[in-house]
Amino acid sequence: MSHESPNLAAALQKTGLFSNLTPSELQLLAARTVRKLFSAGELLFSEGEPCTGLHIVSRGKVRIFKTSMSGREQVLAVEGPGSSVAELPVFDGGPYPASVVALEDAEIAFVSRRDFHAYCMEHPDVALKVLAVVGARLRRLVGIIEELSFTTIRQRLVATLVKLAQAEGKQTPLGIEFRLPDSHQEIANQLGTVRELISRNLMRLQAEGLIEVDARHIVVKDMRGLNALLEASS
Amino acid sequence: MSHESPNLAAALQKTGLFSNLTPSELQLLAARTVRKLFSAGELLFSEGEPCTGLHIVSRGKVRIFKTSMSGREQVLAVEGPGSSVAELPVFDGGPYPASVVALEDAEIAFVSRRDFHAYCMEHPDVALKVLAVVGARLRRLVGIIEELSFTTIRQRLVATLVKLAQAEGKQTPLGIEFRLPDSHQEIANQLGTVRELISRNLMRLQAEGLIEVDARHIVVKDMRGLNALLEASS
DNA sequence: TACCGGCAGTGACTAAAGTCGCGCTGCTAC
DNA sequence: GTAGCAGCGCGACTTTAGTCACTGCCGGTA
Repeated sequence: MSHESPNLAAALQKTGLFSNLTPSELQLLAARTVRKLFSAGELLFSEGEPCTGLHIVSRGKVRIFKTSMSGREQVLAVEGPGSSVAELPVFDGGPYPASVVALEDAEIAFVSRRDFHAYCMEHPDVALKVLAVVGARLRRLVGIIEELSFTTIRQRLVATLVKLAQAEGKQTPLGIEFRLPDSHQEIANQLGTVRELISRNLMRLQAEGLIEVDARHIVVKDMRGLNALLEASS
Repeated sequence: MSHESPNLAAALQKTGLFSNLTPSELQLLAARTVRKLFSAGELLFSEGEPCTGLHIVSRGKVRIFKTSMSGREQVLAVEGPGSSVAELPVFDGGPYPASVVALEDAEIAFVSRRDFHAYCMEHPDVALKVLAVVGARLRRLVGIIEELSFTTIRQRLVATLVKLAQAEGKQTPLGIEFRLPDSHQEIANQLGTVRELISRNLMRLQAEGLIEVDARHIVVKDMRGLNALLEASS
């Protein structure tokens, strides 16, 4: 699974964590990393396993999630190239708090706990960078908690539709058009619910004239109306 | 609000974050901290405000929470003496992600963002300690997400009863006895729900013969039965 | 072409969560 | 004392979430 690294240092530099290291420092770190390849659907590690080191996504996408006994999943984050995964358990010594799976074929740079630890002691600014990254992660988790505890599934769904429309929607005479990037099942996992509710709520929004649904193709007909749903009673 | 510090350095040492600093280092840090006093119910800061620095609880208890537009609250953590609050926004520069209020009269040691930042650059081991503390916090947040998304309120309530029974319950001929530490309203906030459901669920557990309720006095009559509820279908 | 597997829509139902309103208690301040 | 207030119990109801079972669509493949 591990490979020669044609340009591992360059890949590392793009990660944000290491963006302001000197080339020689990068080289040093690169020497300590192992490149791993995962195919779509393969687990990087599972919740509860002891933490062995830091993972950095250099290609592909991974999903961080928890699974319930009854088989439901709750997605905590989806990370793409340049993101690090499991920065935290590396430091507190505990097991991984969640599982991580490759969504597409992915390439991961791996640094062992011990090496990364040592590296942070020598480079306090890297430690601070890690803290900043972790800060962002914590904010996202708090955001998820807020959603789970204060909003309905309908509102969460509307929120993701609005986000998608803004991110990748195209303005047309009919409204803002875009395609759902994932299956209903996957969306349900991200919102912490089940497939059926996604289906039903989409249909309900259509019935109310706010959107138009055709399989994964969505047309937002009343953006104002959608946003109104987000304000109300949340 | 700020005071002379009879022994601020000693207080700092108890915080875990700074437990392995030398006395002179502590002295240096203590020189940079400000002591603040808050009375019960007073806000340390509110969600969304820019982050000014690190807060360390040296006496009393504080509650970290989010508020919804409709007035509901979700407690993220309750911290006692020795805990730090807002370690994270200090580093990523963003605003506070949640509000913090003093539950009892409390004494807080405050270090400004800039000072703490500088201190971490000079003492990489402190930065790593911060990471470990933050790791624990992140685990708790993930735990909350897991609860919110996979369990019913009934199960969450049973879980807290079991925890309380183990922590401060007394074995008597009738069962394990203890007192609820908070009002129903506060318990509801911690579980992310409303007062009535706490009341109802307690009554229901009583009706099922698992516990005996008399105001805040609880007697667990069937611990085995309670634990069974936690296993099932979560 | 026929079959199969993944995905989506839907009806019927149950259970859980949340809302509203009211009444009771016990405490504390005046 | 008693007026006021916070905490709690509870009934009646609505809304939201989740479950189960089934149907249909489409694309790949034997």
